Amino acid sequence: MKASQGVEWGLHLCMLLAFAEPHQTVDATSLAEYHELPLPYLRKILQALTRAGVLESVAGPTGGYRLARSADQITFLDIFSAVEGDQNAFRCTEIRQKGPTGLDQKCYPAACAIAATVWAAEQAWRDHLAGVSLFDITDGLTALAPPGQHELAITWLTKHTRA
Amino acid sequence: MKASQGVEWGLHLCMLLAFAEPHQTVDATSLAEYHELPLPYLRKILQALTRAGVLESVAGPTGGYRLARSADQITFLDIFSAVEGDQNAFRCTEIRQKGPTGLDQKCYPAACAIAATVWAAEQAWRDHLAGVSLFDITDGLTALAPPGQHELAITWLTKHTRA
DNA sequence: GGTAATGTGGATATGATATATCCACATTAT
DNA sequence: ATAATGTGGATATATCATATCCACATTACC
Ligand code: SF4
Ligand code: SF4
Repeated sequence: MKASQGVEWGLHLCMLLAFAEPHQTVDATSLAEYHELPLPYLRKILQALTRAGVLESVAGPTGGYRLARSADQITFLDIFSAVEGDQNAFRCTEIRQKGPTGLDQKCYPAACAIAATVWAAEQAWRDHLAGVSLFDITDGLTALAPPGQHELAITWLTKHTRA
Repeated sequence: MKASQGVEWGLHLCMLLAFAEPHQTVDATSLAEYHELPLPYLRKILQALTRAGVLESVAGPTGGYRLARSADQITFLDIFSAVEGDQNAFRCTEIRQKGPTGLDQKCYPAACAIAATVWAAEQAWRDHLAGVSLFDITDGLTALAPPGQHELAITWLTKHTRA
């Protein structure tokens, strides 16, 4: 089981944008350079985040991306779902209905105990991700002493944000 | 993010074997027929479960597979890890070290807060899977009235188990 | 001891999916 | 009008899951 690479990208992108001033945007080219990511594919991730309502896009010469709402209102689950979709990792193919002991389909009104257990575990995982917001992380970073990498990020932002 | 098909197979295989008497074995061909699965690939799953110590294999004409320990000692996590491996779903490629604000590698002694958060969520998922054993499921099934599909499974087992 | 039935492991083929790229078009500041 | 940007679709490539095959080891039975 593997999460797509775009999840890491999405989390970092949103973290960076969380340090920018509200309403200011950063264009895709600058974001790609910041993380040394392939621009064409990065655009796909940005579009997915926009469609999911995590980011806002602004077209035009001074356009770019910004958070769609405040950092404390964006959870890790929001970003994960935006990039990965919200399908369950465990997909049931109903093999219990196959083979010599298979019964008619109407005998299976609900998910079995096996699937219920695995899906409950996935829910526990989602609950954990939903409990952490971008603000929780940025707040933890800025509280650290001495100043770390995020200071460099903020300095970089002053040169790549637009009104 | 998708879990491999083999997880569903592995869970069902172990569930079925949990209904068999201890020490009795079921051969791979019968297991494949029971679930209508492709025999050659099913063997791979069985071998993975054996390597992981979930199943025991017996060679020879009356050989086959059986649980390596009692059903209450085999958790869903055991089966999942056996089939999927124990790598994290979220893989960090350290993109924070890249780009204009990247620092020397020795500046990153530990995982960042982003990775720590995601991995903690995965741990919550594992904890849940580790909390459910095969016995928990079979016990729940046999307690149900009226008798369900597992009765058919037990009958089938009487014809396909070996000493 | 010979034979047949079974499991094991490696190599390999196939298919699905993630990753990456490109292009025609819509939007908007200047 | 122009240029810079984001959007969406189509497509190529790489990677991995799925599926298959074969030579060999093990063991019950004759
Ligand atoms: S019995 Fe459960 S796990 Fe198996 S195929 Fe049906 S729903 Fe899925
Ligand atoms: S900052 Fe965190 S998530 Fe990003 S690459 Fe480093 S460890 Fe991974």
